[in-house]
Amino acid sequence: MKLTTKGRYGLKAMFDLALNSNGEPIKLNAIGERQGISVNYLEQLISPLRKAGLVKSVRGAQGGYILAKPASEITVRDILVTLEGPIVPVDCVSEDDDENLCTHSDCCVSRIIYEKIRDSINEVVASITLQDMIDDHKQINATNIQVNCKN
Amino acid sequence: MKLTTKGRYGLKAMFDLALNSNGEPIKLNAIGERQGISVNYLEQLISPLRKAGLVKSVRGAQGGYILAKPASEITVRDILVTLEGPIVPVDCVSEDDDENLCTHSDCCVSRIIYEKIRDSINEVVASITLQDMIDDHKQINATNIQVNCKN
DNA sequence: ATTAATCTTGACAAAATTACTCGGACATAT
DNA sequence: ATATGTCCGAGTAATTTTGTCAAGATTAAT
Ligand code: FES
Ligand code: FES
Repeated sequence: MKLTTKGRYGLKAMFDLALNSNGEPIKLNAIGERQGISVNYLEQLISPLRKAGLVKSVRGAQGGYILAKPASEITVRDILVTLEGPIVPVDCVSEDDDENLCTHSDCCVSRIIYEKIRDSINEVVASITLQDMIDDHKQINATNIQVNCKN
Repeated sequence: MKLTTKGRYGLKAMFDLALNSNGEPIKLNAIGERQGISVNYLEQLISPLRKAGLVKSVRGAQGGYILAKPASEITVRDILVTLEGPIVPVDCVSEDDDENLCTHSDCCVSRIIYEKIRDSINEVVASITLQDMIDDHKQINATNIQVNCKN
């Protein structure tokens, strides 16, 4: 039941992008330095985020990335689902994916539990936006840009 | 954010044990056949469950396992924590384990999210007991013993 | 036009974790 | 004694994670 570095670093990167956005595109280099993530790895994370329509890229010199939508319209769930796939404790309760369904799913007592876990997690992460994180950050600490957090 | 087979099979096994308990000890062999889990692997799962005080073993011929407590006093959380460790999305929010704490945990916006995820999952699984699963099962299907569910 | 900066893509690989299997020791009912 | 179970630790194949790397495409600045 752990998130992988994809989800965690991706969330950090998106938060960094939201926090430092001033109209100009932000380089992966800058994000990587602030958040302690290698640019090489960031490239791998930002690509699906772009394809999911969460960020826009500006190519060429002085290029970079900007949020594709207001921070208040990007949820933590959007980011995690993009980078980790459906947020489910077992594959057979993923809504998208009928392929992993079990044969006796209609009379499975475990399934009831897994659906509850799935729903509770998804409710939490869908209720938090990048703007919420920014608000939290401003309230907690005006200067620090969370560099020494590994996750 | 997936459970491993340890947690899933362990839950199945404990449910099987609770459902089929009639005072006599139940062999891993029987559980394995009903739930489609190899006895070899089951041995590995039942061992920590015994050490955690959730089941009692009866060694020797005609031996087996019985629940150490009433089904109504064993939660899904007990089982999952025993087999998977602390239920947390990232190590730094595990209560037991101060070792994985981040250096700036006091001003980390991600942490707030991870704590919420942690709490919501733990609330769900702590609120469900083996007895609840049995009740669900009896209501859904009186005969079937969920054999073809992989999880 | 050239150059330098930056994104884009796909391949590759080391490390860690998962998901088991196996062999043998031990305990007990018959 | 023997058959039937649990108990324990080692070992291992497969998978996933966590990155690195190189070559190419695009564009701003000069
Ligand atoms: S575990 Fe998939 S439905 Fe039972
Ligand atoms: S991620 Fe561990 S506290 Fe910030």
